[in-house]
Amino acid sequence: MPLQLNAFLPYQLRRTYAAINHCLSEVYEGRYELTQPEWRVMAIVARDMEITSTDIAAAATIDKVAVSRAVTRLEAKNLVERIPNQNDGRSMLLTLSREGQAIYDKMSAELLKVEAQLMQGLKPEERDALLRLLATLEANANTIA
Amino acid sequence: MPLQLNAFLPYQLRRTYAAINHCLSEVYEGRYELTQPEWRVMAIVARDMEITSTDIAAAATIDKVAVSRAVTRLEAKNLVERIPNQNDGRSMLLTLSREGQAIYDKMSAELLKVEAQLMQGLKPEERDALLRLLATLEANANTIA
DNA sequence: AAAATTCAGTTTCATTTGAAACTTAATTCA
DNA sequence: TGAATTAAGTTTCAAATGAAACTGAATTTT
Repeated sequence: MPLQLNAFLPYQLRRTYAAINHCLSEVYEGRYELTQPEWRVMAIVARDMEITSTDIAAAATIDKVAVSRAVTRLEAKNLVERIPNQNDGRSMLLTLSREGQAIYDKMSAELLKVEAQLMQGLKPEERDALLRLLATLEANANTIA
Repeated sequence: MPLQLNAFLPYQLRRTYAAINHCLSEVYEGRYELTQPEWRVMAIVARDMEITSTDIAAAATIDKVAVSRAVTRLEAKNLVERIPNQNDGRSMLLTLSREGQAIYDKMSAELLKVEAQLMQGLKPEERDALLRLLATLEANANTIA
């Protein structure tokens, strides 16, 4: 059977990803003047305080060059701080600054509201199923590649 | 409640999208030497023969500049053809060439196999639910933004 | 119907991106 | 321990991207 684009999962996934990202970017870019890599790095640092750039890159699936540049800019804006890593002189441990934490708290509350709007009409079990199915696909993809 | 990154839908969506795209790109890029915009343009043209660049851009959510460049390259490779549009001298109608159709048929069969691997372990009703939920999110996103 | 406006698609140019080279530090091997 | 290798993060440079200007055609306005 030929490829039916409308029923082809990667096609729908991309459409949905693009649409959702557009909504989120109005917050992190429009209101907080952060690039996508900057916001993503902040989110990882907020979750895993004292993390290295390499681990951020792995967690956020961002190129290490992009992480390096995002961290440089975030530090220039005083949103993240670099602490020397006692265990490894090559890397630094990153944390949110006080200001960075405050901004992240405000911004993430807004992003959660957007998420809630996006999921309007979904039952809690549908929401759970969606996350679970996406995680399964990701796991499958990582075993293939 | 603060943002829990692991349960935050856009985070999971992006991870899944990145992982899936990586798998697909091994086919369209690795084996067929097409860029992502090129493969996406071909997919739309294969579905909607005699379509204009503007309509491709809308259907694939690609920037019109990217469509223009993809079409130029696809034409240079003799995969798509431009037919003058009788109704509108500004635009051209695009179709797959004979060779383009043949390559698309082969490539899309391979991409369908990858999709099947990605969805290993999903029941048919889970697969349907996933597509439906993604479409709902897309629709919600488009009403918000 | 002539002028003004809008639209399709391309080109230009400034910015973003990412692969490869580089720097410095840690680890492995001899 | 000293040389060779691997790893973290940055810099460089070439390619990809996208916003704005542009070209020529269609549509709208007067």
